[in-house]
Amino acid sequence: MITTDKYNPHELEPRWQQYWEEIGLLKATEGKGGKKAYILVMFPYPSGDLHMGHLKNYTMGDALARFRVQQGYSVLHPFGWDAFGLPAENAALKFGVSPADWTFSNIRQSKESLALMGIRYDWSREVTTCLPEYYKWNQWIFLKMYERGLVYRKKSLVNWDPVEQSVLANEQVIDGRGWRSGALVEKRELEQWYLKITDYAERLLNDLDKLPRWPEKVKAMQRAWIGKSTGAEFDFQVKGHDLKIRVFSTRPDTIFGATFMVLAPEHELVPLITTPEQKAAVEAYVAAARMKSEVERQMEDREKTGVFTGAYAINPASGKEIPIWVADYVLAGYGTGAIMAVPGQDERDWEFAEKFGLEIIRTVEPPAGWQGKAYTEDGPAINSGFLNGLYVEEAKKKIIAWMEEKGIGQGKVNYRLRDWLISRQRYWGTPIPMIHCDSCGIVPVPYEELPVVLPTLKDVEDIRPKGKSPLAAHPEFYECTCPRCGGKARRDTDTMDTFFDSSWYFLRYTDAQNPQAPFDPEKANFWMPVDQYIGGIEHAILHLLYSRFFTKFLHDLGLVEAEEPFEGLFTQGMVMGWTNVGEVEVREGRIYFLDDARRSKLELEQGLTLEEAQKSGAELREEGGKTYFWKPAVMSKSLGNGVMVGPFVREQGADIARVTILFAAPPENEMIWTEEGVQGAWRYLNRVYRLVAEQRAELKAQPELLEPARLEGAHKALYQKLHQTIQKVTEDLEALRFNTAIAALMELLNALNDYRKAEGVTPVFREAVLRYIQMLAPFAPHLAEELWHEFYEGSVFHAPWPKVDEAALVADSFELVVQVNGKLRGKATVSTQASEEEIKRIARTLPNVQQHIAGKEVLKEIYVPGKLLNIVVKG
RNA sequence: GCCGGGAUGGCGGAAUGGUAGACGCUACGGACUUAAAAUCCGUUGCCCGCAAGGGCGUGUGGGUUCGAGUCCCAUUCCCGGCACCA
Repeated sequence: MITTDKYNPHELEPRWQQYWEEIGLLKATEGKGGKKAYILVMFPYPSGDLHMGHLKNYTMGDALARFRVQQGYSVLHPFGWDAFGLPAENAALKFGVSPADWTFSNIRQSKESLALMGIRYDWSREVTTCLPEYYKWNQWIFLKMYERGLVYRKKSLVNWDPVEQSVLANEQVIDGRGWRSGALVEKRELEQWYLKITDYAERLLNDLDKLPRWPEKVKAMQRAWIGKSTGAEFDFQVKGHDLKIRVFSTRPDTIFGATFMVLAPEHELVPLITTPEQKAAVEAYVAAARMKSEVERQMEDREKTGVFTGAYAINPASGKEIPIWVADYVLAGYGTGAIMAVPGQDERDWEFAEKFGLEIIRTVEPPAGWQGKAYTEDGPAINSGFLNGLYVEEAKKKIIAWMEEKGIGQGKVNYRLRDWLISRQRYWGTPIPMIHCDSCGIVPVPYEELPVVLPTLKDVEDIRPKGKSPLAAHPEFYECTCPRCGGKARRDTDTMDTFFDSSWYFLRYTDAQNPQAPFDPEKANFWMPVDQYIGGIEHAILHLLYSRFFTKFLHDLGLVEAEEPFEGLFTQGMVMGWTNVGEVEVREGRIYFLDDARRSKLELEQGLTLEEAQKSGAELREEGGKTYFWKPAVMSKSLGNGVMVGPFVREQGADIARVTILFAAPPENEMIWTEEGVQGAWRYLNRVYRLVAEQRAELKAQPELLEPARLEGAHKALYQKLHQTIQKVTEDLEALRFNTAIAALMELLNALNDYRKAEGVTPVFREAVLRYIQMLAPFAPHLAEELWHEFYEGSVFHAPWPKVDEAALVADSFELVVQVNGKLRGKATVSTQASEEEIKRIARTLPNVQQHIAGKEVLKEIYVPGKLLNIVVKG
């Protein structure tokens, strides 16, 4: 009910939020027949009060979900919390509260912010990963994977984050630093739990082709991460030893040019083959390599280093003796950790050979006049015995057949993807459901004993990271009996990587409260796959790859039909806010920061020129006689540039915030939150409100529009504009183009205002206003609901989405564009019935057209019906 | 270096090979007001012109086409990812 002539969001918004609660809007039910829409936003780490940066993807998801409800779909739009993880532990240590209390208090606050924005979820399906009701099923899945041979324990060099005091997966190390802590990662040799994601490498790679609604960028990143390469694996005999060195190569065809071999420093044969004379040098080199962090190895200008072992291998193709070196440009973790070096065809090997004076033999003929060093392209084989003359592909086939015949090797596919290390030496995570028994070895916890509950640690000090699992200090947790022999045994005290939790939560939503199973396959099959997943690009590899892996595994278990979890993926751009970086001083055209602490934090260089500053989007603002450096930066708690939901909604309104976010820029681009943008949203919604409020008595007095076909003139034009807009808004919403959908609505609003001024309130006006309200609903649901209730009892979301009247799109006249030689020279309004001859005649009556064709020979005329006529003249 | 994406007014950005700049913001002018805010109306790519109109214009250089922001070739720059993976 419109209660005032003034648009008053904070009066009307709570009323409708309560109403939606009462009618159970967006409560998901598995419908029969009809279409389903599973709209999912990436669940967040519960961080407390939310700012507009957090809310962009939730607003997008909510608008899409509401649109699908209006279209009559069965809609699943759930929400939950990725609640395990480090920040809760850190907060616990900082404030002395338990991780659980801190987490649940944050969840409460976040929920309030979401409700204030009118973002609705089916909360009966809420998932919170730190609850035993959820993580029990993490453990269940882990055990199923163990049964299927996808879980194993391995001792190896792992990434150790000295700040987190825990190991990390390869995916979590970026540029040699922990993805969260930013600390330089160290190498430690530890025995840890791994998931065999590599078993799924081929499927994870191939099925990317089945995802047309994923951004190309994300697919490219995953392809690169999986890193498939095809070649061969084969042996080199070590001279004077009964030992073989196995190598992987994508270019087995170049084997005749293998003039030396290189082993990774960690390679197990290094100590066995090193000669006494070289022992000291090799040991020193290996020790030094072990000390170096990933970053150091990458940083050193890639200047090749290495040391000769003193040993020789026999090249099986040429029969030559070739020296075996140790060098850290060969990585222990890839392939076999050893290579045959072919300097003639490999740039890295060339560089190494040049530096250490090793022999270089070309085995592929470079093109005439080749000035370069290693030649890596295609060409005929030379110096290669029975391969001579063959081009690369042919030579590869032949040499692999030869290797297989001789029993020294075979064709082989390698992946860069490594198995997923999931053990973490942390407290706030899912306990790994394994038992170590002195007599039986490793024994899985029986299913009926799940969950292995994470104990509540009373003393905050107990969870402080100490380099080993906090649970290892708690006998009441780890002491147990072996399920197999009944003897004394010890629980595994590590917890799971939290990415395990988020790898299947979207399946739990389909049946969130099931106490018997992770989910009911029937329910999962109704909702899966997710039709639209919305989240940040930062998860392009980690979360999205792991989720695909889990879905395939659960598919293989027969629990879900879908083999891919996310049919459509949308990566939204970030929300930026204007940020005061600090006080500056301008001297001689350069900007100097006065506050060094703040400067280093944002890594802004001193002595920036004004042009540089401007180019980077920064601004200098004067305030109280001082100059400050402002620039847009990603909204975040630490920068203090976040526009907080609570205060904003109380002062301005939720619908205004929603329209500001959705209209400011295409959703995949970053947007800058500005006061001007908010003003624009306010003005727009206010104009919509007044359009209805000021005319409400007259609008209600209008009869329903019954015969659109009989409309003429301005009435017909408005009706046509309405249906063009319905078409545009519908298409744009399907494709998540919220900005252009809103622009189309603004256009229609302008048309409505113009029409009313000229024609007054009429049945077609009433019709257009009602459809308008419906189309506004996904974006500004509170206002739309308010206006709708002026006319109807039920919710606007339960009224069927407006349908395009195709007949209305057919106009009876159009604006003919007349070009001469492709240049616009005139326009005329003509009937759609007009014949081509008539059109050509009318075009020639336009004075400006006459002027440009006068006295010239017409070569041809291009006529595009309903659009344009291009008269081509000579000269 | 390789891969992905991009370059359009003062700004965010629109444009199935067919009127470039929709929509919004900013700025300017006007109305209302004692005044301001809010609101409403108008102008707003650049150049020439009193005007009618004309010329130029989508990073740059070519090409295809009656017609190119859009397609093709080359090139520059920007953003993002990967980077000794044999």
